[in-house]
Amino acid sequence: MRQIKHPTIDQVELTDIMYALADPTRLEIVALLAKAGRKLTCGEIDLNRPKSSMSHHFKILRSAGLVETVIEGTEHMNTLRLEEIEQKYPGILSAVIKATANN
Amino acid sequence: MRQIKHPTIDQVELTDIMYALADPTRLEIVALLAKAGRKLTCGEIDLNRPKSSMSHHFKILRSAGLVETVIEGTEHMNTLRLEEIEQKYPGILSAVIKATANN
DNA sequence: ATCATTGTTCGAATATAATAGAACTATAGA
DNA sequence: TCTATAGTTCTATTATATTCGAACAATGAT
Repeated sequence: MRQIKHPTIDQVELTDIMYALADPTRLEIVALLAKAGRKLTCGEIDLNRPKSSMSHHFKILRSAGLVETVIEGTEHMNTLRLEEIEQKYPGILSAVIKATANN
Repeated sequence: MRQIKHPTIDQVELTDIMYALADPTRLEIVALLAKAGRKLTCGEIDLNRPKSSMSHHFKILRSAGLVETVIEGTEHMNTLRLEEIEQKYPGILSAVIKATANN
């Protein structure tokens, strides 16, 4: 059961996080993951875009260190790496999530 | 004495802020402005890049609503719009500044 | 008036990113 | 084994950003 590679938290750069969150689609993915508070499959995050586009955005979220994806069967379960990011960059991600909630 | 136009705070979009902060040069400008805690001219923010490049980055910071530029004589005085941004998006900018300070 | 200073704007080159269809991979189930 | 499902990867297209030299504009000083 091959798993996807993620950056370790010390490899996560602030500008990568900012970049990942600068796209409306990705910001929405992050908001949905935060709101759900549980593992979500890519399919559950339906933003009306083709699979390949969504996959692209997930890849960027992963490489920025924001999202962790674990393969379970045919599904890819995604979670926010909230605690880790908060530890390294306190307040940023939680504030962004709060900002997206008020919409 | 013509002044530069800025977005009003209600026109400031979260993704614009994220986008503006995703560039290392711009992040550094923001960090320097925050550290200085006073109006800085573009010239005082010397990041070893040509004027036109810096001007480009300032333009994006302005249009994102992060920086306010007031013309005084031949100089353009820049400040962070920290209080306004904090009011609209609490915690984000201050957390980013804190993150840049630990480097 | 001329000149120096500060920064913007223009323009063109280069680089990076977004989008999405099609082919592919991996697993699960019949 | 064949088929369906979930996502990824490949590839090409199009759109957006970055960079920076050169020309320009506005002010202040001589």
